[in-house]
Amino acid sequence: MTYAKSSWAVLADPTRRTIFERLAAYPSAVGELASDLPVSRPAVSQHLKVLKDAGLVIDIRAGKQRIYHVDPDGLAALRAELDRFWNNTLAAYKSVVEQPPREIS
Amino acid sequence: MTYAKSSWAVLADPTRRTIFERLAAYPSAVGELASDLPVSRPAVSQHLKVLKDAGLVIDIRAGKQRIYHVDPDGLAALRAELDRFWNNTLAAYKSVVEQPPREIS
DNA sequence: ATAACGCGTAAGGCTACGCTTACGTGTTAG
DNA sequence: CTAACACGTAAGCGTAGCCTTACGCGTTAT
Repeated sequence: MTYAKSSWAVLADPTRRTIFERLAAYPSAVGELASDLPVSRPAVSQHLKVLKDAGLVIDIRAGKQRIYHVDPDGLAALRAELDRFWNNTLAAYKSVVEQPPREIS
Repeated sequence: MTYAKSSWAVLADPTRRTIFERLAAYPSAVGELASDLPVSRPAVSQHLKVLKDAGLVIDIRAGKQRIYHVDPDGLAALRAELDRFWNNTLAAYKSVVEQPPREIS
């Protein structure tokens, strides 16, 4: 069993990454997402399952539909993970990576 | 043909990510890396090839050895890619992701 | 020249992954 | 009650990914 894959692995797939970015923009139903993607609806469902297992999204029933939202906690965890990686990577690299991180909110 | 895979895909593999973080800490030869990892030396070579193709590392011959370094340009590009993703994702998400980004250097 | 070292690469195997089609379930509409 | 809708999930397939072993090439040492 694939137990708890890393954020990197979850977002490695382009389709899944697109879905996630889109959900961040505005919550959507499955079919709605699928209609704008080059894959079938079940494929989208499967991607959503991976994202959900990773704690990145939440689903809320709305009648027949199922609206998927980005999970704020998961988003924060992702941020923490990226920060950790970035800090570790740049630990001994006080060099010319100018770009100061942008403001968040 | 695997043409130009994303930074996410490149860093999705744990072993490869470890190698990259370690090279950021200090440049190393292939065998040196392999001796600290649970995989064979050829496996490390293959990971390094992926990292090199992604522009994340550079190799410099030093006698019999081949020292791998992190490519500063690639590092900056990675930073840009992560920033882009993060900005896109948080575009319509001015919410409670408190954690202000840490300082870099 | 010969041997030993460090490495890249080819070949093959195994598993994980992403996709499709088919089907089952819960919900709203008529 | 029945039909239609939106969705999840199982089953199966093809491919990509990561690993190993085997081999070949350039470099340094004897």
